[in-house]
Amino acid sequence: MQTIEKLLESKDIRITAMRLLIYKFLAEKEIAVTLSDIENAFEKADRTTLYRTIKTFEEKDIVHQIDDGTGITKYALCEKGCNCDIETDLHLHFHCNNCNETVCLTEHKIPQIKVPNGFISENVNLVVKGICDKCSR
Amino acid sequence: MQTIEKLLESKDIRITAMRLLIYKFLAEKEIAVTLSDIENAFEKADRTTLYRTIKTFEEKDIVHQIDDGTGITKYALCEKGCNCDIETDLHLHFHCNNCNETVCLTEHKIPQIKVPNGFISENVNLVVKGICDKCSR
DNA sequence: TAACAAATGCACTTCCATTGCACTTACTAT
DNA sequence: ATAGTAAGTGCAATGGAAGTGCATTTGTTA
Repeated sequence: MQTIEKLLESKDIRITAMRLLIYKFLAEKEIAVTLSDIENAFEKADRTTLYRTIKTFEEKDIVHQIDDGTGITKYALCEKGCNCDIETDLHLHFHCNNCNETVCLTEHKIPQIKVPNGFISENVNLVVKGICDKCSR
Repeated sequence: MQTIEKLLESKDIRITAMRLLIYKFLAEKEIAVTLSDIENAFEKADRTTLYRTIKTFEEKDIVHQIDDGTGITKYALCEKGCNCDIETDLHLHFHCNNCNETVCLTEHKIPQIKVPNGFISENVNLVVKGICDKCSR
């Protein structure tokens, strides 16, 4: 049995052709993708299916949602080092103002952020914007 | 002449009744507001006007946009300490998961974030989510 | 294989953001 | 002061993304 199938099974997700395809698509991409990106990649499939598949993946901590400030939600596979269900383990995201791509910088952890007295921090969203390594060359 | 009028003038913004009212509304609020919030506050005025007023304020660095992850853009007045046109001077925002309000923590500067080689950081968006001081009491 | 549960596809709705155009208001130069 | 112009405002409409209801299909289990 393929690794992807094992993974899905371990997360209590039923294996379907669609889900395998979407997983592969996400795995190939090194950048975070929007729903439209997936939609364009699978023109035969219905938007709703893709939408709900991503939501399922998200619930089961297979992908995480990224809010890079473009106003459009993006998604990326959680990698080995990514425990995005655990509050304290959050990596940062980098959004390139030139090519408009967003990447996960998994190995770059977010530093401890101090908040004023009375505030309780549960979660941190950190997006750095600028020029990515491809565009800066 | 009023302070607000002086401020608008100094930023090359024409003084109109609407703009003064919107500015005052923003100044009174201590939290970031959505377009709908403003809309509800000024039911006589048209949404478009409010929208464009905010856009104007934004361009002239009178308000800054906040993306707190709710999916709806919020706006807040730039304060004295806020030079949001200057890349390096960015404060963080706190979004309360309980009351759903977002506040600017102007005095809390964002620590220097390291990015990998080849990446050029221009801008940082940092939103901490949790429970605010009002709700944690 | 029958029965049930989950996944998919289609149609529709909602909400926010944005634009075009007509009309009104404010500034500028005579 | 006033005519002319530029900018601001209001109305209507559009577009895009997110989300929902329901019928149909597919998959799982007894």
